[in-house]
Amino acid sequence: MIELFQLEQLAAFGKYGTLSKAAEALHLSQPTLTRSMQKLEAEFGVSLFRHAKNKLEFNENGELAAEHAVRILNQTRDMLELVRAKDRASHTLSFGTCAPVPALILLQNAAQAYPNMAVSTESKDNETLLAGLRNGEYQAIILPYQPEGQDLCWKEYGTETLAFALPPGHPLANRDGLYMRELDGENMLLYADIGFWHELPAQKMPHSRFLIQSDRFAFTELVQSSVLPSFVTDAAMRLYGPPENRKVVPILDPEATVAYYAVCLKQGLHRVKRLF
Amino acid sequence: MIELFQLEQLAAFGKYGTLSKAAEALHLSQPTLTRSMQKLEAEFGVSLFRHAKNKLEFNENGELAAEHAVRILNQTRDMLELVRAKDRASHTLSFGTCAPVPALILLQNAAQAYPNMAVSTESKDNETLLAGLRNGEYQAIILPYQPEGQDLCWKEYGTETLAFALPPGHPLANRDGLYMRELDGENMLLYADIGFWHELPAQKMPHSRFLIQSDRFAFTELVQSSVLPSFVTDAAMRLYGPPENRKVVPILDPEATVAYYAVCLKQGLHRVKRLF
DNA sequence: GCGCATTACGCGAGGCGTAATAATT
DNA sequence: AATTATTACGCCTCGCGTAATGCGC
Repeated sequence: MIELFQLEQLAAFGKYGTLSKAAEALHLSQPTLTRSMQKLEAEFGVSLFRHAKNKLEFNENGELAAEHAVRILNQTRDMLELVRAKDRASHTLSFGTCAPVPALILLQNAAQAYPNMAVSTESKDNETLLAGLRNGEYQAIILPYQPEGQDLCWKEYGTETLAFALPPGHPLANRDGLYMRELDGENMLLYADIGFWHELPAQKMPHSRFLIQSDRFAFTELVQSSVLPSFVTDAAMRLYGPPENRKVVPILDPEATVAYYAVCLKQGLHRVKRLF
Repeated sequence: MIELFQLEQLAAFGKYGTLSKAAEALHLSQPTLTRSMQKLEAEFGVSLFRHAKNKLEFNENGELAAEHAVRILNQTRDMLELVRAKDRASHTLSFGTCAPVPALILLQNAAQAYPNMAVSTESKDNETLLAGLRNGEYQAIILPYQPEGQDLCWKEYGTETLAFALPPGHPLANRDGLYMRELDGENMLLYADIGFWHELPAQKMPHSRFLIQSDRFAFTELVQSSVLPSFVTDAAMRLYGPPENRKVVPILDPEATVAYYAVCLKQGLHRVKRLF
C-alpha cells in the first residue's frame, strides 16, 4: 500500500522542484528519493515524471498526484490537530465571568471538584458570555442576573455589594451609607479587573474621573498612600480583607447589590455537574 | 510520523468493533493490532480507547480519529483512481462517429499514426457527437457535414454514396440510377450498424419495411439468399468488395451522397495532430 | 568542478507472527 | 471451552545512508 511518507516525499518534490532540494528539506539523501519516486510510480502503476537529461520533472500524472498528496497530508495534519484539541478540551474547563470575585470562587470549587482538569476563566460582557456558552467556548459562565432560556441550567452563586472605601479624613467617611450621586464629581481610584462593575460608576457618577489601575499592587499602594476615594465590595473583603487605612461605606443604590448566577447549558451539564 | 497502514487499522477497528475481527479482516494477528493501537495513541499523544474488562472501545477521541481516518483513506483511494484514470485517458484516443465506414478509416489511420495508443470508436447521432467532443469524451468525431464553431478544427474525410443492391431479377436492376421513391413500398434488408444512414431510407421510403439485421454474418447471408433489395455504399464496397449476386444501382437523390468531416477541438488538436 | 539523477551494497529500525498469559463469557 | 486483550521474543522486510557512476551546465 501507498504510505504517507511517500506522499510527503512526492509533495516535497513538487514543492522544491528537484530531488536534492526535496531531500535536503526532508533530511534525507538524494538516492532515497530517487528510489522512493520509482517505487511510487510502481505503486501508482503509472508514469509520474518526465526524465530529461539531468532533470526530473512531473508529467501531468505527477502534477495531479502531487496535488492530491498535499491535500491528503493537510487532512492528516488536521486530524491530529482536531483530535488533540478535542482531548485538550475534554481535560479543560473554561469559564466566562462578568466579575472577578465569583470567578475566583468558581475556580476554587472547580479545582476541588475536578482535580484532574485544567481550569481557566476570562472576563467578558454578559452577551458575549452567553454567546460563548452556547457555542461551546465556555462550559459555564457567571452572570449578575438570573438568565432566561430553555437550554440553560443555573444556580445562585452568592451576592456582592459595592461600597466606597474613603480616606478617614473624607467629609462623608462617617456615614453609614451613601448614594453614588453624593460622590459624583470626585475623582476616584478604580482597579481595572472588575468586570461589569465598570458600568455602574460610569453611569451614576458621570462627573467623576476614574483613575484606572491595571496593576493590582499599584492600585493597593495608591489606595493607601492617596486620599482619593476608591471602591471595594463585601465579597472582595471576605477574600482579601478590608483595605487598610480606609473607612468602608456601603452604597445604597439598589444596583450596587447584585446576585450572581452560575449558568451552564443543559446539554453540557454533565461536564460541570459537581459544581451545580 | 503517522502512516496510512495505521489509519487503515484504526478504521478497521472502528468498522469491526473488536481487534480480532479487525485483525482477521486485515489478515493480521491480534497482537499486531494491540501494538498498533498503542503506538497510535502514542503518536496522537492522546488516549483513544476505553479499556473495559475484556473489551476495547473508542472513546470520543477515538471516534473522531476513526472518522478522519476513513476520510483520509477514501481520499487516498480517490487519488490512485484519478491518477490512473488520467494516465489511461492519456494513452487512449476516443472517437465518435456518425457512420461506420469513415470510422474504420479513421481507426486505421490513428493506429498507424499513434501506434502506442489505444483507440476506440462509437457511433452516436450528430448532436451527441458534438457534445461529447466538447466535454472531452472524444478527441475527434466524424460528421456528415461541415461543422461550424470557433473552437473547432476540421478536415474533409472522404465521401460516401448510397446505392441499392438489387437481385439480378429485380425489375429495376438494369437501371443506371434510381431515386429512392422508386422503391418506396418494397421491404428491404438493412444492416443495423450504419449510423446516420438510418435516417434517409426511413424518410424517403415511408411505405417500406426494413428488416434490420444486427449480425453482420446474418445480413450478408440473407442478402445472398433472398431477393429482398438491400443497401450498399461505394465506400463500403471499397473496403469489403461488392455484394455477391447483386446489381448495384446508385441512388440519385442528392442526400444519398455525403461528404465526411473529421472534427476536433482546437485546444485538443495536439492530441490528434497527426490525423489532421 | 559542481550540482543533479541514478545504481549498488549493507545496515538497522520497525512491523509482524508465534507463543504464552490473563481475563471474561 | 472459546473469545478477547495483552506481553515477550525473534524474524525479516524495507526504508535509509554511504559510496560510486554518469551526465550536463
